[in-house]
Amino acid sequence: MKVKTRFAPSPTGFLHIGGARTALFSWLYAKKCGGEFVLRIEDTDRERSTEESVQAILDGMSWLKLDHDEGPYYQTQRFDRYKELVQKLLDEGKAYKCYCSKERLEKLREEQVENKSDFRGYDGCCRDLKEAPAGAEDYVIRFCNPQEGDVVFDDAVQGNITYSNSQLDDLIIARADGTPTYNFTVVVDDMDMEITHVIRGDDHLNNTPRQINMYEALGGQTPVFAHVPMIMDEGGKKLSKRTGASSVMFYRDEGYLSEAVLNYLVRLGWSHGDQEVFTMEQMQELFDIADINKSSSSLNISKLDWLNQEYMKEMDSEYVGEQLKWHFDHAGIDTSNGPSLAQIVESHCDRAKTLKEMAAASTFFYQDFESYDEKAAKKALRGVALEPLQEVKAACEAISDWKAENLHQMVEDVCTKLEVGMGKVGQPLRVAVAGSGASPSIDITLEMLGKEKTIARVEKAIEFVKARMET
RNA sequence: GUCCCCAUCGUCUAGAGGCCUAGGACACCGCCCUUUCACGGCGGUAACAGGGGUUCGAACCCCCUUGGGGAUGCCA
Repeated sequence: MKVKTRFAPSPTGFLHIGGARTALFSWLYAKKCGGEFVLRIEDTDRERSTEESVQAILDGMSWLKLDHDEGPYYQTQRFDRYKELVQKLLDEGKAYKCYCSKERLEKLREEQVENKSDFRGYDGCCRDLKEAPAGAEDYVIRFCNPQEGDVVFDDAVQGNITYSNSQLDDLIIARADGTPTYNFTVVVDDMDMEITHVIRGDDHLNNTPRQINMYEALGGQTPVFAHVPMIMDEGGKKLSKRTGASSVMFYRDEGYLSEAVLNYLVRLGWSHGDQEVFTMEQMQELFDIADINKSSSSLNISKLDWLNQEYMKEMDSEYVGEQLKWHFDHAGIDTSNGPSLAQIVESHCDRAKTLKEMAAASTFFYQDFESYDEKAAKKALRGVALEPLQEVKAACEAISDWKAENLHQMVEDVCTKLEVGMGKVGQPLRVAVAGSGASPSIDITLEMLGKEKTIARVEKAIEFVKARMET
């Protein structure tokens, strides 16, 4: 049978980093098996589902390049199908109408807590009702969960799991307004869409026995279940929607390459020996559900930083440059006049962990800066720098072929002429053109900046030094 | 309360009874390289949650404790 996996988020917020990982696992497994990956939007809760969230999820998936072979399906467009199957269960006596009021249910819950009852859930009050009680109008539909025996299943990640049916109550499959609920719709959809492997967060582990009972009631075959552990924040606590790092888009905004994020995520809860860096091809080939860890893992941004830099160094600089442009554009910086983005990537990939940092560190190529980095100016743009800067300016004006090797020679010549070391010339020059003490090697920096801007900035620095000497 | 799941360096993990005086990676700390910032190279600190079993032998198997997570919704 053809392997088919799915990612089925509910559109109640952005694409969560944990969701992204289960999506990645599902996607990888489908690819590995030559199967298909389905995207399904679980929007049965109309109160909380929003159009913006659907878009946010779609955007997140496309940023990660996790493309789907089928879908996106929307559960709100499949209500007829759910109704049909609810009716079928009703007809077969596998589901029933429950007229209990919310108040009664609330009271029941309170009593169970008070009595420290071992069982918490619906008491089956309406299960054997022959007809509607007098005066009762609203009703929900509940599934007749088997009352005896155990549900045993072999989870591909968690291993053998056993639940006692006595612990499971008759869950609601259709609300008073007739709309179906999650636990029912997943089963119907996974059956209809012929999903063979359900890879999802282990917060769904508890739903699985109920769902298996419904598969049986509907005459469907259960898929393989693989419940992957949750992802915790850096402190080992549950990721809240409020922590920025829980949204996939946070990573794009902070300057991570989607490839690095994927590589980071695949190693969270999964491993292949000691290997840390994987190409997409390797991931697809090597990934296996059997190698997923059972325990939850915490986010570690500094490891992502490292991976991101590895990717910035290894990937095609034209490509990385395109991603870098997004950050310049985002910051409102025009990069049309100055070095190519690929040049920036090549000269800065050793100096930045993220694209955002890279953009910040190379903005001076495209924009004049207002002021110098205070510390760097204090150290490098002192009176002793005046003569070297003046010499450099004169030497620059005399260069006709503005190439790194000539510029390197020029700096050396100035050093020789003034009988000083590299630091005495190079560093003031660097601060003069870059505005700070950090940049690629000085010859490359000058070449990329261009003759005109270099001379203008050296002049400006000379004025700065003079002004400073007067005070 | 009850049910289910989990437990190796700070973090991600290797480890499927002897190969483990527990390996790798990130981070951290040294040293080297270096005209800046970095990169790079070399080295170092650092873990089997605790207690009982089983076994000739346990990080690996079993039980208990502790700690974490999840469920117990007319949310998904």
